Amino acid sequence: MADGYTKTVPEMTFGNLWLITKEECILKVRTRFAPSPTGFMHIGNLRTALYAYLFARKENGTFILRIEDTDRTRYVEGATEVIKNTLKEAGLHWDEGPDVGGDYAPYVQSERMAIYKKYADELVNNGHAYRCFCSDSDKGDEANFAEKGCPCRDIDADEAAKRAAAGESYAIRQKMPRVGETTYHDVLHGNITIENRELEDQILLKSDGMPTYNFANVIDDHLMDVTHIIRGEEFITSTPKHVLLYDAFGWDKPVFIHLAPVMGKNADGSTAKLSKRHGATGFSDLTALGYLPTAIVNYVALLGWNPKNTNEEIFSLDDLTRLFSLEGLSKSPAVFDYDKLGWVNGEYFKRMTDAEFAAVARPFAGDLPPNVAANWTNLAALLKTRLTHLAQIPVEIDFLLKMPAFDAALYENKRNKINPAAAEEILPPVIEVLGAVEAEKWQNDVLYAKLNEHIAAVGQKKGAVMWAVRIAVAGKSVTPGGATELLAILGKDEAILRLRRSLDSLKAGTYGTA
RNA sequence: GGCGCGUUGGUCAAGUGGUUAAGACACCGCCCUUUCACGGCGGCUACAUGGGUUCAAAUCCCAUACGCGUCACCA
Repeated sequence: MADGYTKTVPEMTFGNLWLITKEECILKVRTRFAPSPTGFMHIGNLRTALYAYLFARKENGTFILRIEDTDRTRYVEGATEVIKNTLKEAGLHWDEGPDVGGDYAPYVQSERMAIYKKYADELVNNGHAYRCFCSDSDKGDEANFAEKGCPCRDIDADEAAKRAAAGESYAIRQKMPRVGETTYHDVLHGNITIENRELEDQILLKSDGMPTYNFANVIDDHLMDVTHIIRGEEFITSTPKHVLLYDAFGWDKPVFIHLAPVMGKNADGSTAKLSKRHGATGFSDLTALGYLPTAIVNYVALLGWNPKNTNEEIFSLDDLTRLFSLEGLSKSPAVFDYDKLGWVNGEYFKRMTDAEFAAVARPFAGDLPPNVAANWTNLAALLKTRLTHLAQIPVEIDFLLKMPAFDAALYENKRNKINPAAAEEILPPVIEVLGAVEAEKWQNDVLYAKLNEHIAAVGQKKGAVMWAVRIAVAGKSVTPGGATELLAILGKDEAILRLRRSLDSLKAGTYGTA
């Protein structure tokens, strides 16, 4: 046990209430995120990591990253990098783990083989585990095997040792008690009890020498002095096995916190654990669509957790750290909602300066013609309040890159009392007025003022003129920005050209300028 | 199937025996307005069901239903 650290006593917690003892006052919280490197950072995993991170930070504790790569058959090249990069992008910096090291290194399980072997042997020696020489064919009927248990459990210890010494391949199984029950306490779910006979003699050490998750996580969590295990609910029923292991070694148990899963909504309205078929579910999928890491973290934090005493929903990582508490965790599943994510993301856009937004949005706009590129910051400012994610930009601005063909019916608008015929009257003088504006003064405020002057002079309806101009120049009914804003973005030459062509089409009755 | 966990509006959720059952997203309407959006105002919709306990239950207990998880030499 490391210095300055005292174990918690899970038995002394009731519900979500903690009885604080003197020892606990000096408890140094240590949490870990222990992903398996699959090459993909699922949003549910990110949330688990986030909660573990927040809790550690909130308690001035330590956040550990541990890579659980004990399944060789699942090894994916570069997968660890994906995990590390995601954590970095999300701002979840780990105090101990790969790259940064720490007093409990190594933090990659495949580098800790000797450790698991040693502890597995200890268990074999004290009778809490045994060698299993079964091959797949020996297991015969799976159901029967599961019911009767592994026959190796009854092999004489000396004989088993001899067979092992003779070079026979074996795995090590945990010897479960066949009677009684095992109870542990979960912060969210209270006491959870499982009959011991429900527990099978699980493999601790595979025949390739690698530990299974159920063994390695116990050994490592103990050796690394992890105080709070925050992980998914799928481990709720296997935790009694872990508890039995802690007991077999005579170790104190950490505090368990099992999180409800993140769900996705199916086409038929039902829900299922969030997976690829629900769309973008990986952190990188989301960022590729133009959701900001800060917004993703913000939204994901709220999926299964809620701060006390506030209705605010936009939180920075620092805010979350300050507000986080285990009591705010929800024990029921939460459905991932793209609408809400989009709203949160949009809130972040709105809080950025125009320049900041223009910078992050630029890569999503693709190649821009010179006239539009020159006005990018202004265009971005128009886009800022209209997006839920950056990938929407191309369709939002497509008409600026290429004037679309459009139907004259677009000039039709009842509220503004405008129709194609009226547009044909309105446009000519407008083109003249705009043509007189010097290129250097071709800016929104100037154009707006000029147009207003003209409107006042001829006594037309402002909405009608603006509508006609906007349609003539955009060829689209819904645009980011109004008439003069679009004129400004297009630049004088292109704007005038478009107005003329649209007017010509109107006159010719051909409508539209392809 | 056994065991376990869960269940407040379409979604996220507040709520810890006595409330007109918050708030947010989405949706709808109105206002603002050079379109859309932003912003402002308003509306819609919820305690899974059935039994208890209690003067009083979304809150406590028990069933039922439904959902999810787990029963691997995967994590």
